[in-house]
Amino acid sequence: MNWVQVKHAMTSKPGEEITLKGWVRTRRDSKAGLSFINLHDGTCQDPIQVVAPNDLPNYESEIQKLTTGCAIEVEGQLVESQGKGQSVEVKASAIRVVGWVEDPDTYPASAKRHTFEYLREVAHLRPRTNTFGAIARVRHALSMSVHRFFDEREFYYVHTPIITASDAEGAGQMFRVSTLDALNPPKKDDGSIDYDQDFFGKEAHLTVSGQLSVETYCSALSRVYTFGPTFRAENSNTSRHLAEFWMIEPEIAFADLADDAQLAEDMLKYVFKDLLTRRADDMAFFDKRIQPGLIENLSHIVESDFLRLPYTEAVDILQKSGKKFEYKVDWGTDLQSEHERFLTEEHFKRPVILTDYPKGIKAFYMRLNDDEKTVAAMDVLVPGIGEIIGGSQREERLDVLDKRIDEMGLPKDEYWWYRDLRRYGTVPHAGFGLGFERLVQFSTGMGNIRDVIPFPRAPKQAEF
RNA sequence: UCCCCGAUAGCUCAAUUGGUAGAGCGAGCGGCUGUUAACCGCUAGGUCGUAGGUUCGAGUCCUACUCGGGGAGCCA
Repeated sequence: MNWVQVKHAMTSKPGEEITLKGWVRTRRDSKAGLSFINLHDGTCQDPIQVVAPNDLPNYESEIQKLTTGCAIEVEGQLVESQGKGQSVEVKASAIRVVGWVEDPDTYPASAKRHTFEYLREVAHLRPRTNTFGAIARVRHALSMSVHRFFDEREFYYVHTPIITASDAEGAGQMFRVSTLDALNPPKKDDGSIDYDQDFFGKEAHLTVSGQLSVETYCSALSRVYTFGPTFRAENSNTSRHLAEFWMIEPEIAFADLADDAQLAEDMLKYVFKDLLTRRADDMAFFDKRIQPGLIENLSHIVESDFLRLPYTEAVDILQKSGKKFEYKVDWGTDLQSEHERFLTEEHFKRPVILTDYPKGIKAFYMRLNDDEKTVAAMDVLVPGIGEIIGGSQREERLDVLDKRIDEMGLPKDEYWWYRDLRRYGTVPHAGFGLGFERLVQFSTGMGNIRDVIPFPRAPKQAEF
């Protein structure tokens, strides 16, 4: 690694002799006897300008044939730029072509504007564009920031399993994991497939949530989180859903819903603030090209308090709003996207944490409130995306938990180890799930979730 | 899964009431310029998503399918 990254070259002092390696973004020739090459290596938003004089030995044979996407190595001196648009540039003393673009006419990621839909079809080349380079860097920054946030608060990062033999995570359709011959599976006497003969000796699936697993570690290490891939086999075709996505799930012991909501608010503010300073270049790009006002919105969120609002009061506000909704608002039914968006985008114009939902529309593990009608659940709603976090205080009382499992007709024996946590030193605890891609979406202003993950998996979409 | 919209050159889009395809960008060549989404000229490039149907004739109308987009549901 005896060359300089573009981001470091950009901020170095003129006069230094440096070597750069990267890919050509554009080339412009000048009859003054030189060519301008914009070079990027993915380390920052802006490419660096390389000036290639025509006395280089390969000027006509190679340099004038460079097109977008070619990989080159440049030796030269960092100098103050004579032109406008950049403060420094590299006056090349040698340019070596590392890799040509074999047919520039059909190069799929040429230096022009492409639609995001098209770039999704060339997902192996789209990170070379300024938008997807920026997304990759922001994803990294947010990931590190999440880990930093929890580490600073002495949370332990727990690696929960990807494959689960429990069919009881209860958060949606699961992908089956099996080594049985799909064309000729072993059968039982009643004709059903005999999973006793499968790899794990029972049915297995890809996880839809690390929550139940991470609760076990919470009941021992007090403050934990998991951050890993999750899978939902739902036939969801929206700009907010993926079949494979990454989820951040903290779990805190000796805590209630208010503690949980505070943690969620603190975390979001922390990562937004971190992002605005660490990736100022990329955020300026998103603010200018993707969503004007983005930086101001995020800065505002960092400064403002998130509103806490019980579901029952939200229903009241919606019913009295005078706003025409496609779906009627009724206590006891879940709020529709239009309702959530009205609250966070129009009525309060800031993030809203809705709490205490009717028990009938929420999961079995959420703690029953004293009114016995609602549970200690919360959704964090943000403008533009809607629900970004879902969480709850967990039911720590075994008798109440059992009653809820029965009420919902769930298989109690499947939860034996989960129920054990309530039998052996149970404590009030709470946690939430944050969809990482939704966080990236919100942070960048990107409209479609398939554009904020390197290789999106969705119904009928698993190329690459 | 449901509703609506779309699919034409490498990319982004045109094509009047059905009369057998055009532009811009990109690419190639040339010109011009310390250029920077450069600019100017010329050239090449298309069995109009797939399969049927209506018609003398279909990019255009009809049906099915595939894929893409927006919205809804499910949720993160």
